[in-house]
Amino acid sequence: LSSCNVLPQAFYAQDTVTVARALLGCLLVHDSADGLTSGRIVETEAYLMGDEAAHSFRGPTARNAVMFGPAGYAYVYFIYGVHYCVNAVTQAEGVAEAVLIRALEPVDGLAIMAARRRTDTPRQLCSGPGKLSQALAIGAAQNGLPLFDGPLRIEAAQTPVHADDIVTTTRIGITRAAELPLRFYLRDNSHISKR
DNA sequence: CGTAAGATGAAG
DNA sequence: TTCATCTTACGG
Repeated sequence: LSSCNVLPQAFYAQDTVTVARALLGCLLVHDSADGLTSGRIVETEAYLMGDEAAHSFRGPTARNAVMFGPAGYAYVYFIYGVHYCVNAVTQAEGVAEAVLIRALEPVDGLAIMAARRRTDTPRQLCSGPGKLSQALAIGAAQNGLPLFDGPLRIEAAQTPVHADDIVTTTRIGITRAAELPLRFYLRDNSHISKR
């Protein structure tokens, strides 16, 4: 049964860079009314306390409230008037850090994803934070959902990812704290987002 | 209130 | 390179 592979809440309550790296290879699943879609996480970014690029940098607001809560919940936000992006909240309650899930390698429900994304090209389905949210139907209704239980969840990697296969770079699309090495992706994977 | 910028994507 | 599209956050 796949649900016995779900990562426990305690997994998220640790160092955010550790979680960002450990999420690579894991499966993001959304069991929605339209059917089940999932993909292997191949790219992540860490957003930390004291990090000017983090939504939590200027303190709690209505939008970023989930980031200040306990670990293991989905922080979903709307950006550029068009797209949603999904994060996993990490660390202890009050420590507003999170991991942005930036790209997936599609695994289950490719036909559903193709219909939602209006393209059949596998590489176009989940190769970016806005794309994968659309492909898995993750939106405002999913903000605050637990990732360790329920329809939106993350399951452990089928095969372990070796540290040598993780590439570290600077984050994409930010202007402040742009020099920090907080983006992680699986080497040579064809589903990575582009700059 | 007014408004500028934003953890993006697609088209030209 | 430009634009779609709109919420949030911050200043007046």
